[in-house]
Amino acid sequence: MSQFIRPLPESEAELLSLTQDIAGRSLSELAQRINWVVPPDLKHNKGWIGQLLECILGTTAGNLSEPDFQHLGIELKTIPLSAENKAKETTYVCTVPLLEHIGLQWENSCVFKKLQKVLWLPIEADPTLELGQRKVGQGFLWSPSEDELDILQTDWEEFMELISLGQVETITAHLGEYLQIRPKAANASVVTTGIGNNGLRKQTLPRGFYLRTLFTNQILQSQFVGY
DNA sequence: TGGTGATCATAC
DNA sequence: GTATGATCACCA
Repeated sequence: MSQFIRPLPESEAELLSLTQDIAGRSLSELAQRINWVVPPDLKHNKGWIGQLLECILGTTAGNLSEPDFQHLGIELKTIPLSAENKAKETTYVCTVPLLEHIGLQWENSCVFKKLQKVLWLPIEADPTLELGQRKVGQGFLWSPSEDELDILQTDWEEFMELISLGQVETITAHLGEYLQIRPKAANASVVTTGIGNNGLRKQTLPRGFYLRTLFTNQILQSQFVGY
């Protein structure tokens, strides 16, 4: 094969064309293009698939807090599919602001910004399939509908209210219709500064916003309805 | 058995 | 510690 040249899609159409090109290809085939070794499993390489596809499609944001395709305002998200073609895992969105969020409006939130335009890339994740044999599915661009935005906003405002009242510790992953808040850290001993129940600063576990599989499955179904 | 809480890798 | 990328693993 010829040398792999990292693409830098300049338009949405170009990105969609690249997405079309990788649909149906296996992870080992894509890894080979850029001389990456397929790990035996994801246990110690949880972000491997996401990073592989970022490199294959030519994202530019690195670990900046910006959309993966900065100039296109598009965020890339892989989504692991079970054997029944349903989302296996929740989707991480961004870190929950626990302190510097006073007066923050929904429209200025990281959740709202991240979800403006997403390139969803379904990936086979049936555990009986060897990692390298798993195939990339049909990627598609998505933006939340008005109804979806309403529910996301309601969830977000409920969470931020609790946080500003110093109730972070009472938030469990059971709360929220589309969004949920769960720990987002290397381990349970990591701390960041938040607001305690006395209104004073308090060290607490960093948390992240995640999209429930209920919601991502809804997105998948609306995309592939009648397909 | 699936969802919640916990965890893994890496760059800076 | 923060950010990026997520999946693991246990228990209700």
